[in-house]
Amino acid sequence: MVRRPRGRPRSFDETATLEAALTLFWSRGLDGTSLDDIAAATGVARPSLTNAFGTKEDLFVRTLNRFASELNTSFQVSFRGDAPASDVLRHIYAAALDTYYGGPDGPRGCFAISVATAEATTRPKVRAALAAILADIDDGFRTVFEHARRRGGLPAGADPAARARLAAAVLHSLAIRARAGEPRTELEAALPAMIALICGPEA
Amino acid sequence: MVRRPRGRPRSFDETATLEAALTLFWSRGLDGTSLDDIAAATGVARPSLTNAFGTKEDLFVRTLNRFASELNTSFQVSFRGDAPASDVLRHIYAAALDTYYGGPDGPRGCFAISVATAEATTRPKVRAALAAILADIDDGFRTVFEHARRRGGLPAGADPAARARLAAAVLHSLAIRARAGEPRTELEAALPAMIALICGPEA
DNA sequence: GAATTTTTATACGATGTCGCATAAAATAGA
DNA sequence: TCTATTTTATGCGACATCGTATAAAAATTC
Repeated sequence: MVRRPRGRPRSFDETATLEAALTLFWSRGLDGTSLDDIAAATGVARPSLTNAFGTKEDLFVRTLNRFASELNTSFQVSFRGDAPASDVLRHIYAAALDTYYGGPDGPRGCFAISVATAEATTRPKVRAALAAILADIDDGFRTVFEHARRRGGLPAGADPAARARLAAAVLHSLAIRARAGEPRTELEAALPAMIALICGPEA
Repeated sequence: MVRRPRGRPRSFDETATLEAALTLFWSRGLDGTSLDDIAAATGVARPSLTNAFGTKEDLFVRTLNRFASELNTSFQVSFRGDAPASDVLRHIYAAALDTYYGGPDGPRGCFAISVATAEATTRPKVRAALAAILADIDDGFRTVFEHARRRGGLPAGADPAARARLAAAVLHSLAIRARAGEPRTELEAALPAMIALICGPEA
């Protein structure tokens, strides 16, 4: 029941264009990526980009929000299950590493943590979107540990919020280390012991 | 007994200029800061800057190395002492927060973690310098926990490296959260429980 | 004092980038 | 078919930025 809009229809796929812009921004940053770069990568002329998405900063924020929704769908699978906290963390970190090391131009880290954060000081819209993403991650981890405590997987006196922030900190750290060039094998080797510490006395 | 060099002497203080460039880069990033901005902020003409420091990327790397050395002198004080690990962490994080929230234009996070990381994908020199900084931080934390174990502050079976990476992860996380706009009071409130988990006797 | 060396100041050129303006193309509605 | 509406394509203009070239200035060495 989607009525076609009035005028000439779009000749390009909005989603694919956003995805291409995300890839470029992710590797080269906001200022390192020109609208001409995106136009060349997508085949969409620059005026069409600005017509559809507004300024370059607007486009960047849209790619960030798109990234956030993809992240959410990826994480919610792990967050919602009944698995022990240590399993959840293991899955989340494995998925994160796939993303952090999966770029076309070598390791790139996390788009939000490693790229958007840099723009947060000067661009309030970016900062707001980033803050929302970080809060969502925190919430996800917190529910994991609250469930664990309720199920008896954690001592009654355990502080789920503190463990959640620790789990999130590890995620942040993985993003930074990946982009800084630390080999993936190193990170993978260090993770089990860290997970055990976060998930408490029995894990 | 420092012989003055041959030609016309510098009319500007190299250290002060680097410091000013660091402040600008820190808030606005590499691409967000023009050489004209730095020239205006320091009173040094642009050709003098390039003459003294090379390209803008060279200058950025020098400010990064300068930041690293300041960081080292700041941290070594805490790393070298005999205090319990939890005290060391508390002092380190407090000092870090002072820096992360101490910028002239609102919270700015960590220059290495929040700014240089963004450039690491496209600029190998930046990546190398950043990797060295992260490794130094890891080494510092590791010695802290190795000392603690040797002194009996940790169980004999404890893994100092894992705890060190956890402590570093919290530092990384603080930098990101600060730049993302999370209030300092929130971070300070969450820290004690996290420190207790990292330094705790379990596992 | 003269020559040499390095820094400084002014200025130019080349380049990249953005935003917009204008006209053509494509589609829905009348 | 004709009109209205939206997107597309080409191109222009303004602007910022970097690097460097050139000449003047300031200091040391001979």
